[in-house]
Amino acid sequence: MSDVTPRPRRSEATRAAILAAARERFAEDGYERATVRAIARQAHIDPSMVMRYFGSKEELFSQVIDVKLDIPDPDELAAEDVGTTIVGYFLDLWERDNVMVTLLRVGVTHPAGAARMREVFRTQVVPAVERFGYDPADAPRRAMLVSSQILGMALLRYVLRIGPAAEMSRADVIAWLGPTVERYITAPEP
Amino acid sequence: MSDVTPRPRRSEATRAAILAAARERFAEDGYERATVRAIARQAHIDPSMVMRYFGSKEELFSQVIDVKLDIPDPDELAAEDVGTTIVGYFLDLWERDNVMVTLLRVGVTHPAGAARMREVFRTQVVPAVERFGYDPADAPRRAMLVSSQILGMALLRYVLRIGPAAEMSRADVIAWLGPTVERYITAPEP
DNA sequence: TCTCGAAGTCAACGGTTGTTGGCCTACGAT
DNA sequence: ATCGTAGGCCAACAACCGTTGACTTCGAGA
Repeated sequence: MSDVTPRPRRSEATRAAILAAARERFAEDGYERATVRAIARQAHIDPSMVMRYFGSKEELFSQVIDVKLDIPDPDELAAEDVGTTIVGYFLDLWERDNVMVTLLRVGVTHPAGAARMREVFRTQVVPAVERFGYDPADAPRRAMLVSSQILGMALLRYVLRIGPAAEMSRADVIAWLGPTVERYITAPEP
Repeated sequence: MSDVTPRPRRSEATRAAILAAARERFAEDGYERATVRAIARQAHIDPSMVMRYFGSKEELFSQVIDVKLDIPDPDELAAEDVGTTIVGYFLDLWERDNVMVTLLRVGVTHPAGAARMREVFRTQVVPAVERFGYDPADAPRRAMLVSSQILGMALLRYVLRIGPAAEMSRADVIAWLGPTVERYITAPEP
């Protein structure tokens, strides 16, 4: 029976509630301490519902960290603003929701999280840097250098929340990191 | 075997064995997955011995991450080599043993680890940057900028072990990151 | 109105965790 | 040779974990 009119599917509401609760718990506590029971309690449902909707904790997690970076293309920005634009874009990405925090927090301790981080780097960051075309053959190394600066700042600012990192204004972060990122992308071999 | 020492104190051996095993398990698996049983198994002793010697898992961990950075003073290095010297020093620090890997891996997911990271930053990194004296009042911000670049590289290279980061030669890392760190320490406000 | 399947609840399973206390054993001092 | 004691092992505890299956509730189509 292929009925075009969708069933009431009132389950969609609770499914979304579970996902939202899982996102917050994974982001805040990491994989191990974000228990199925804690996620269920926050979503106001029974722990068994989590299994019913997502099969297992591992599968639920893999849906939580499904991330699309959507790094802007070089032709969408002025050539002299490469660094500052990239830094500003990533600040937005980290502040929009807690997916990146989750990815970093879990990626450091859980094998599946680490694998996902490597995959994101290989399939999204490296190709984005390649598109800039300053030195395509060396894109992996330049992508890694950019990632190291961005991830390091995000670690201090959004995960560890160390004073000076959390309090620094957005404009100052961009002003300091922009030239660094620009050099990593555009400078010839040092 | 002629024991000249007054007390055999044969417990010192197993105490050291427990500490060594704990260092490796915490560094590799993080706080939650480094179970007391796994540590005991690797040290070839009974899990109850861990409690006898260290009281609790939490206390054992706090002894594992007792870290002294010993950042070199500015008068020990040429003024024009500030950046490259600092980067080289930290590469050694991260490769000497796994204490820094442990601190980062646990600091991201466990509250006690995060607190220790903040403490190390405040009591060791900031004063070290202050000693350089380029802009003492702004030392916390400059220390944070340097830390972001060092920690980001260490994260990719020693924790996540992402290809291009792990394969890059020591000389290349220093050549790329050195100027960045130098600018964060010595440059006037951007 | 009756029926039926989906949505949700409840209690329990087996396994693992940190932690504890009782027991055994070996050895230095007497 | 004996004794006291510290080092080490064993078994068990309560708590918590992810996961499962049976039971109840409820709304929509006949």
